[in-house]
Amino acid sequence: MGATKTEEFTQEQNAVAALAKVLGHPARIAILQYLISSKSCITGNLVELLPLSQSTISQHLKELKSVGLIKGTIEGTSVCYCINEEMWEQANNMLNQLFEHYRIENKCC
Amino acid sequence: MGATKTEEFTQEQNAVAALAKVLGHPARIAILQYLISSKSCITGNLVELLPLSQSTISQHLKELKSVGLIKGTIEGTSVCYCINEEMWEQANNMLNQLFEHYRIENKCC
DNA sequence: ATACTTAATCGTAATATTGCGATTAATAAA
DNA sequence: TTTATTAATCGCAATATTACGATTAAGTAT
Repeated sequence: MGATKTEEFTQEQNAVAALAKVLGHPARIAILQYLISSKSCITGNLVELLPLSQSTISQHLKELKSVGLIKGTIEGTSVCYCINEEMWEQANNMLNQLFEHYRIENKCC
Repeated sequence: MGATKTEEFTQEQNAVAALAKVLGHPARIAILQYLISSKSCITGNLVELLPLSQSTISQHLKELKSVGLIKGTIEGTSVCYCINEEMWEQANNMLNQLFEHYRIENKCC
């Protein structure tokens, strides 16, 4: 036991959950906020910005990339990361869809 | 080590991450969707609906309650769960704030 | 009081995540 | 070619999560 029973849920449920899971760490939120606020793109800036080691930050970037929220372009010896616009919008929509389905008709207890 | 370095990040970053983390499991998405769609509130219905044991479902409900997304009212021998409107709205806002801060001015790579 | 529900909690096993240092791979500079 | 620089990956340890069965607690019915 111990592993999520992914196959028992719908694709949509798994997709939203996978997205939210990646957002579920403060370092990854911080990375996204930095990517949003900085005009140009980033790489090892994050190592100076965040209180985490280079390898740990690299892993977080990998996870953000795995769900498509960011993309990295090789630029010489460093990598330029940025928000992936398409997925960013799609992620926003997926979450909004979840939230907007609740409307106050459903009064209860 | 293995524990998230919560104290190194801002309250906002931790709050968004904590919320997203709870949304990061398909069973919890399924529970929320069911709570949204059903007019009346639930309890052991979930045991029949989800492919998980009673104790596991109880744990998931506990996590949803821990961030305030749902609330449970004792109703005799069973518990009536429902969406917590205030937190629901707040959660939606928190996530939207993250997403909406990105606007296409920031062209890069 | 006794038996029956219902849901929370406990204990435990399996697996996943977080984080780090060390190593590797690849480009750039000397 | 050698030496830096940069970022990914490997290997490991600590901790967290997921899931289950068994037990507990608390209310309902008999």
